[in-house]
Amino acid sequence: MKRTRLHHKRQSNQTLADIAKAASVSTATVSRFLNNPDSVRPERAERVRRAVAEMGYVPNGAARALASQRSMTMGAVIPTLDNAIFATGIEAFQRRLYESGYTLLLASFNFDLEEEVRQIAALMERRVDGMLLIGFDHRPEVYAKLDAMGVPYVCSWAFGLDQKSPCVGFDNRDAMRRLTTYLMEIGHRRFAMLAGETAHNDRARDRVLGVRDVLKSKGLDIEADAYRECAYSIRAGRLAMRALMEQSPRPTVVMCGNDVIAFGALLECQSMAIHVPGDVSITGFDDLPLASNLQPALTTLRVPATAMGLRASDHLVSRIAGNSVILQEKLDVELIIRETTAPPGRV
Amino acid sequence: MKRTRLHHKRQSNQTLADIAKAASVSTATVSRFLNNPDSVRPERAERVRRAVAEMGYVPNGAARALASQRSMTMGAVIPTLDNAIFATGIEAFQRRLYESGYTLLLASFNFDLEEEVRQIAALMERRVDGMLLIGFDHRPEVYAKLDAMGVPYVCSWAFGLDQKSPCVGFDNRDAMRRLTTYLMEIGHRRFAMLAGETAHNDRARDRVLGVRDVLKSKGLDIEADAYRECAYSIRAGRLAMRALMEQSPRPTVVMCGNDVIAFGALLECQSMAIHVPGDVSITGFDDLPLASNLQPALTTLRVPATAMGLRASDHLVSRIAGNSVILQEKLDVELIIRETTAPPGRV
DNA sequence: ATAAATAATGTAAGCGCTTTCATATAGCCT
DNA sequence: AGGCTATATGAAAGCGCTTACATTATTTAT
Repeated sequence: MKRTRLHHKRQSNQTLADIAKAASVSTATVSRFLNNPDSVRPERAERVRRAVAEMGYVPNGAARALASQRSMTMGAVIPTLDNAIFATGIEAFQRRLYESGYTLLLASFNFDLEEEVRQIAALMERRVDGMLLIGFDHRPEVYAKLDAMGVPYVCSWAFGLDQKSPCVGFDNRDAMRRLTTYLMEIGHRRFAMLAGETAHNDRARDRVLGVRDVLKSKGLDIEADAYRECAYSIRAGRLAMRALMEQSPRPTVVMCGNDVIAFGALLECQSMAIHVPGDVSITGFDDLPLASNLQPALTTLRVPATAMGLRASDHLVSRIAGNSVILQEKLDVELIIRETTAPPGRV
Repeated sequence: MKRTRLHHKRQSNQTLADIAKAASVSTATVSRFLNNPDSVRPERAERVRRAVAEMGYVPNGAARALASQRSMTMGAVIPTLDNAIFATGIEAFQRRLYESGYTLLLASFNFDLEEEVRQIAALMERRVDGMLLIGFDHRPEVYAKLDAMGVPYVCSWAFGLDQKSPCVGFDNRDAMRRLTTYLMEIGHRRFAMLAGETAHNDRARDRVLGVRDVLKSKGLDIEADAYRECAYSIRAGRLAMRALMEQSPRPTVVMCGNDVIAFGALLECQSMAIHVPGDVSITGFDDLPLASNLQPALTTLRVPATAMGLRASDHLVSRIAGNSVILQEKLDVELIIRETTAPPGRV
């Protein structure tokens, strides 16, 4: 490996003025051509077009942003990219932003809300035109700053009419209610839950609430030692599942905070020789690609990650353009019943 | 859902001049305080600090970038975020960038090199100070433009001393050589491969070459119908594996282009009642979290995704700072032997 | 103390665009 | 053709910072 001092010279780039001179027009005309080609007459437009092409002109976004007061960038601040479902959502968000002429500024905060405050501050300095957040749980100063700076934002991955924030998401609580209802209908009564960590995470919390809503309506609940929280990782899921299954009586169904935890739970059952769904049913949340491929295939809730990314982009772009938008947009979560759930006690 | 026209007023934000006036100093002093606090005397620094805090001042990055000719943003253009290994690398890249004061501009191009050209162009307009690319396969105009604009870039996920581009990556070919060597040592002779799509993808190509290097050195090769390319998805892996195993004679080992394909292959074996590794051995590439958790656990190559993200960030930041850097940095790939490989013919 | 050297500060000129406003040109109607 | 309107164009003023340079304040050395 060679070690070299590479003097990287920031080339003396072409500017608008250079193009203007080369095309014998004013800078205003070049600017107009670039932003709205039809507003300049064909003959001169052609001159400008050629000058731009020949000189390899690349507009300076900083100058543009400063003069126009719009950076044409959009920020997204997410917990982590290591969770495939966020990655999928962001992927779609970015793609759609690009189609609208925007570029994505991305930051993650690893579920640490203080870190999120800092990451958001960094994006605000870069003068993003809009911001995508995950969920509603954010430090008050986040909302304060966003409002003070007049940066439009939208919360995703969650939905709540009681929330004052614009959002494009789904109802975590209701989704879990539906899944729980289904489980009760097929006969389950002894529920356990391997929830995601609920501190500073409204999505995880809502999922737990959804389960409890239904159970309580039937006079049931999740027993204290049948409730565990764990990180969204296979390993955490395995460990928690093991601890859970070493108790007795065992639950007849274990509802997991997401598919990754459920995957871990399923693996642990296999290594403990616990039959799924014969001995215990397992459910997930997200419907990652692996869910349908597991053996047995995972019963779960399909989160509209891609649709959410697209809609969130449209929402922000529309608002910036001054168009009317649905301020609280709800997307559907689909209940996907597969093979990890069955009536209890069956073999 | 209520539909509302939300007039988002870009607040009249505080400027440097406002702070300067409030603190009774010049704008130059405020600027210095912000960029290098020690260069202004304590007593006035304090005045400025207070004004900034009280007035909730947020510097305007566009103005800053224009005046200083540095945007403090770094671009990354990747094939897709849907592949967990890229997500992991980008996660680390962003974290380290942030620590160095940079913000990440992210774009993906879905393995379409023309799309990559466009995405890169968009980032260049935003005047990123540096750029992270994946692999060496890029349209010539990408390199041309990058050089013309003097934007430092670094290719990751690959390494080659024969390449002229700066890189921080690992040697895909050599990694596969080692894995293949191991497989030959335990007795395999009939190799099959489920490669990633090699068109416009030097990493996928190098992996295939690595396998062939070793086989050819022993007078062997992958038979034409024992070689298939597929997308990096579970489903594609399953389909390809099925087609492969319906032939005879069956290979004794199937080397996959990455863990996701291998996962698909493994699942397909399970549904075809083919025993792994008894009937056939399977290998992956990446060592995703699921690799170690599969049943049987997957033999694979551990890609240093996080380390690569961190090092790539350091590389770019150093170069921009004018420091000397290792222009071609090679990271190690670890051979992880688990349970999906065994000598052939054993049960 | 005083001069010389050093450090801190202010002044003002940009950075490369967009956009208002005034002016020039083209298109239209009679 | 001539006048009127609609449309293109150019000149120039910023957008909010950084930074070279000139100036002033503070140290340090003598």
